Amino acid sequence: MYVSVKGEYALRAVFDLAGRDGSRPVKIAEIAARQEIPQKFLELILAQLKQGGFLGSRRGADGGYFLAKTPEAISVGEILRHIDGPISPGQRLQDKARPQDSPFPELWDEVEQALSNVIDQTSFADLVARWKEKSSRHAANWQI
Amino acid sequence: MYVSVKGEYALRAVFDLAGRDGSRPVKIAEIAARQEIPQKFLELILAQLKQGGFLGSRRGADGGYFLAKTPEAISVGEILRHIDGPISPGQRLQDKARPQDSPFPELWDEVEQALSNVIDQTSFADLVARWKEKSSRHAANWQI
DNA sequence: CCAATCTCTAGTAAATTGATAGAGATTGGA
DNA sequence: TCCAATCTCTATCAATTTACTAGAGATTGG
Repeated sequence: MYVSVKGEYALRAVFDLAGRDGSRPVKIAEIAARQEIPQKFLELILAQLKQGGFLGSRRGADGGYFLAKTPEAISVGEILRHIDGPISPGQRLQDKARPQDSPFPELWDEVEQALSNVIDQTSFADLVARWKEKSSRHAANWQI
Repeated sequence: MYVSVKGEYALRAVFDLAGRDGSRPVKIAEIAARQEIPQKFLELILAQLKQGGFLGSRRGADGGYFLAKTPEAISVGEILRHIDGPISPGQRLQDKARPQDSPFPELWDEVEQALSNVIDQTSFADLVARWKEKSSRHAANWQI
């Protein structure tokens, strides 16, 4: 699976929004600072995520971005496919490898299935929950 | 998982060799013709596969390439990693995403594991076997 | 010795990646 | 009503990677 830097920025941005309460929009500059993403680049990414139906936005003073769905309803796979395109080799290469007596299309199907079981089954609610879990464990360790 | 065209050519070339009896070397030109790979490009790929210990070669008249191990002992994953480099996002991106309170490294581990279960468990002997299976099923269908 | 073959080093056009720049549109509040 | 803050849109760009191509050199078998 190829994940570009842009794809990872997109995941981090959505994760950032999923971790806020969502009652009001979050500014690009805030996300950029927290997630250490070049702001101008992030602007393009957020626009693309909005166009994909994952985010909403408001302009002007007190504007910003927010999730267009609940964190439960957004999966890692959706974001990655929207930003980086096809995730497994099958779709990218199928036009070139014509001979149908080749074992590779089936292999790519297996790969696709295995990947999907991870990225399409993981929502941003899951990510936030895991991350909170981990933070609290770290805090506990600090107490000892 | 990103698989370049070069990576796919490498898989097809090894598969081609795994499907021959191995008693004598196969010429680059033969593989290129059978697998529809640009010959000069294939030369570079085969040299790289040899340098990786997967293939052996002989020069001169009646020269060519051959597997350096049995088809059972070569996995799809080995070839892909050798030609295309790291297969899952974790290794590519880890230096950039520093904050350790991020849920992504764990996710990339899951992805790596899921991918590995497919590509590192599939040998070229498996691929040849499946392909023979499929060919015979097609032949059977033609009879009816 | 010669023809067939692998080998080695360069080069290269096109696409992609990871940005940056700057002007425009909208909104909330003084 | 204005203004400041913010998102939005279009353009541009340097660096890298990808998928090749070219051509001379090294080996081998007959």
